[in-house]
Amino acid sequence: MKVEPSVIERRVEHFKSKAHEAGIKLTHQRLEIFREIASRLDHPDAESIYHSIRIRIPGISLDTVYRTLWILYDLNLIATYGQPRESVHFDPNPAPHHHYICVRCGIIRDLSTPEFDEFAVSPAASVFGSVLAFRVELSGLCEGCSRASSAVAH
Amino acid sequence: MKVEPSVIERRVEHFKSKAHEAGIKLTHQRLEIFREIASRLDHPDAESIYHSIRIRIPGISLDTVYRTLWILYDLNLIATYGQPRESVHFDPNPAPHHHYICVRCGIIRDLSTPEFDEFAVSPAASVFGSVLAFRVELSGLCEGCSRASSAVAH
DNA sequence: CTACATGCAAAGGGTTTGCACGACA
DNA sequence: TGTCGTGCAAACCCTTTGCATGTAG
Repeated sequence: MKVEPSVIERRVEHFKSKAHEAGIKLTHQRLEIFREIASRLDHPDAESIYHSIRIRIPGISLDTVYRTLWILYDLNLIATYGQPRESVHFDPNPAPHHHYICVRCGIIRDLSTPEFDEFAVSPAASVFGSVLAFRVELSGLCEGCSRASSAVAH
Repeated sequence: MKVEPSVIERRVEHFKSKAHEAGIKLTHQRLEIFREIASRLDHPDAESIYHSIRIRIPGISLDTVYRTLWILYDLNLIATYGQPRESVHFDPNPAPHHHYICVRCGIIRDLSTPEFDEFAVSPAASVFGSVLAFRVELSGLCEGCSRASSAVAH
């Protein structure tokens, strides 16, 4: 299972036009970093991309990889899985459950919604392997932050 | 919305018996750290707990908070939200979608399961505020790792 | 009394930044 | 040619660890 070369090239062309639009220079490094992530089905971290790129551009530095990935993120060409520099949060409840997170204040609250659990056995899920756990994470503006916003609006 | 004092005390007693069982010493610091996390509905990080505890135990150090939290985790008294020291993973697909993660090798793959979309309109979800986005994360043993395990078994 | 827990400070690992040099447009 | 990007090294932040002292059992 690999990404089709034609798909990769289409993505690269998309990057080129987006970069042009944004006034971002198309350096050799940026093109290779984009080509690398566009051709992968896993979700690599910066270090993994760095090692792959080094084969083609031996002198490249890790910080250029980071800088480029955040540029691609800002251009909405890639997404992130996991937040940068986030500390571990501890949950008083050790039983499996789901969460609600406020996009503004970051508060995390427990969600007890048993109806989610029936989706754990979804056949689509087992494409890649066995399913041992299942987490749903909802995000939005919490009531407190929502009130704060509307107060400002007055 | 707060945790009932009786619930907190029941949890503290549970901790005491678990600690005794495990041969873990019940220090003042450990009891206060446990009481703090047991009485909270949010999911604090170590620093947040540290600041609350310092009011009661001014001389406590942050590393004791960390060490205690991981002990509580090992005793299955608390859980974590987010993994410790995990690096950011970059996702070539910027559109909202879901993920499958292998618990052994850590590979992350995209899941396209439209049936998950009804979670967004679940009434249980809006208890805390508006729902703007949601993520489903399935985890298990991927096919590759599963094959590797059964090979060892022969 | 003795093993284990604590506090301190320093190290670790992933990520970011300041600066001078280098290269795209 | 001028501005922006790169590589290098050092800084940063959260977290962990080594070590001497303190304390629960």
